[in-house]
Amino acid sequence: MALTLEGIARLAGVSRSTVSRVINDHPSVRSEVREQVWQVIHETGYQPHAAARSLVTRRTRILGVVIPEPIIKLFTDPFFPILLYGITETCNAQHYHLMLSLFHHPAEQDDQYRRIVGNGHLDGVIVASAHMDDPLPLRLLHDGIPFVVVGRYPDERVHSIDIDNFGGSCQAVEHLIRLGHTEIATISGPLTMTSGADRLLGYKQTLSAHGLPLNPDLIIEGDYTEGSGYAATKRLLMTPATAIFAASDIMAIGALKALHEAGKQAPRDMAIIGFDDVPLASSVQPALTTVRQPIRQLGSAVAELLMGILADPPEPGSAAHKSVLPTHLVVRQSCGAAG
Amino acid sequence: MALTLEGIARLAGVSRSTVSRVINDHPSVRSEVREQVWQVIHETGYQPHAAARSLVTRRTRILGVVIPEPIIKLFTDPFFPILLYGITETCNAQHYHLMLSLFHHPAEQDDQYRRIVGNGHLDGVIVASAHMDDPLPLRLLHDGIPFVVVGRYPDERVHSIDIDNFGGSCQAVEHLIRLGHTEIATISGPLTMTSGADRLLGYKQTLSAHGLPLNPDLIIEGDYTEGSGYAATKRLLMTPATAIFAASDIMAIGALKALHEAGKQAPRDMAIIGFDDVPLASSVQPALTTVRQPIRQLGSAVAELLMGILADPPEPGSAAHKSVLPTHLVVRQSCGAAG
DNA sequence: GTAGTCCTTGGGAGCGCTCCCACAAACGCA
DNA sequence: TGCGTTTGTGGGAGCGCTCCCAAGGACTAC
Repeated sequence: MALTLEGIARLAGVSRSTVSRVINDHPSVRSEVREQVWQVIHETGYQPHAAARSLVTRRTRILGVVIPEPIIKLFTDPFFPILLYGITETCNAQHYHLMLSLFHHPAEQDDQYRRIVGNGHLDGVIVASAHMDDPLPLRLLHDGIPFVVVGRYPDERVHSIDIDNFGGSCQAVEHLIRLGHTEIATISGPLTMTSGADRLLGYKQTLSAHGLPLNPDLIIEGDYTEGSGYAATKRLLMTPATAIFAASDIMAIGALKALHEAGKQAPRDMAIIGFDDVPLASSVQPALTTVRQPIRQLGSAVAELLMGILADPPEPGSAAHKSVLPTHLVVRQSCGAAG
Repeated sequence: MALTLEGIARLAGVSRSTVSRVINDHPSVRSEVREQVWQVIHETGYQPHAAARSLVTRRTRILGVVIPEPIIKLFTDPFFPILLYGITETCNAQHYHLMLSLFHHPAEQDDQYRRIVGNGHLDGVIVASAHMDDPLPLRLLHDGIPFVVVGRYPDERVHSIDIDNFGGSCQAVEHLIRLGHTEIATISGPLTMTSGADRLLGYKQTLSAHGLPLNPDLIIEGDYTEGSGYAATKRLLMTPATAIFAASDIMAIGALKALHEAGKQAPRDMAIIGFDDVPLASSVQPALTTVRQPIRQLGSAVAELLMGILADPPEPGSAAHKSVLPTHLVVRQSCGAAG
């Protein structure tokens, strides 16, 4: 491991510069020399020292993934693991490394931000946030650190990729309407999160588009946890609702439980549709109709976008990349349309 | 951001060396000078350049977490997210950073290993493996990289921390025996994983210790997935078993489903005990009796151990650290002892 | 045969930091 | 007062790499 460029150069009978050129794929090296040098590199297992290299190139090939504190509660939700899976997959392929930062305590956040971002460790950052008022993107913008947001962020300078929360919930609610329901309730996600707000908007607009009234009693804000789905459903059982669109599968599972306890069952007494298509969704009783979102692709796309920005920085004034990945309805038993 | 030591030195009216001493807490600096320098550092928001620093110190304050490929399938299991949570928490507190490596394809593994470990990016590695025959620890040992294994590894030179899989399953099986069961089945985890093997061993030894025979028909190997729990239970329903010890909650949930489909229910027709105490365990119907394992503490402990080794390397010949964190039984409805 | 060109190679400088040695000033002791 | 010792500070060297400039050789064109 104590091997340096100079050592390889000596072994190959060339100069330090030539070895450097070979490693960095510089064209002006004779092909015999190039092969000769590669051979020595392979034989010795030489790897350039990352710190020395990035001291001069100002690049580390490390991306940061920052998951802010409010979201961490949801970490047992499969969303983040799958997202990370997609991100690492793409990073590996392009020989980038990944630094994971979970912001635990808001009080430490400032200090942590500086440690992570200020010392040149990272080439760019993936912000896995979905809070509209997250201050992190603005700070990164101010510091000139390339970054990409997972989700939607209401600032035109911010690059982001989201899944189609709005479209997905439109599909879900439309499906319920098509099945003849008119009293359709929703258990929303937290409205401070863009996904929560967007899924609720899809619900509202679809009802309106079909001339159905919005009944405030049928709209209950949850927080993506099973408990909140359970509690909301207890209340909804006292309304005329015949169908529930839950903004997450986990909440839908809570709804199923409340139904069960009340001696009722889906879809006979209440149609249920969830959102996410977590692995569990297909194996609960009854299997959950839900909106599938391409989480892994989202991770890949976000990593790809960031690496693209690093490789070829967009012009200062140009518009930020904003895109949306499609979602689609997966019909199973809980809505009453299948087998 | 273009601020360097030299710049701070000029602003504070001292030399580069003095600023370096202040930052590194070297004692021989007059306290007035020290304060003066700190003030300039705070005002300017200066951060030492990580690459320059680690070029000379040969330290990066980055730990790697490596999750090998075979385990990735289980990534949606809350185990890894919670483990990562514990690890990051402890790393943050000690100003270490975390680099996450998921080994996706076995074919790339070799290449990936070199890229991650060979270039001096990492001070140490946490191997989140539980496979007995994982080659990674041996390779790290050979390359002299400090590392710690999460789980148990059958090599005396390898530092590791595990949770008490054996003791936990002893408790579970003993509980079933105490409730009067004599025909106790088990759905084990994969036997190539230490956790799978150890949990099965606890089952076997506890039965033997109580003079109960081992019936091979009552032992079915699963793979920690819900599907395998479901399939195993279908088979167990055709045996005299009156109780099932499932080596994971997810498999226990699969067992519950199979029971339900057969028109039976726990604990009346079959007592069920799981392992892990995942969040879902308390909210399924009936709530799952299970063995709780301190995953987050496991993460913290592992990070702590590795950082300790880095700060104060053990003598070459000294024994490796091997420890086990306690597990304990959480009694709920599914075993028939509560409510 | 000489000048101009391109191609390939070598070596100096320098990235921002830490470590070490040297030196000045302040102090203690005979 | 003179010596040695301690304390605090400054600056050179060098970590391993990339970048740039210069120089040698081969080649073409006049």
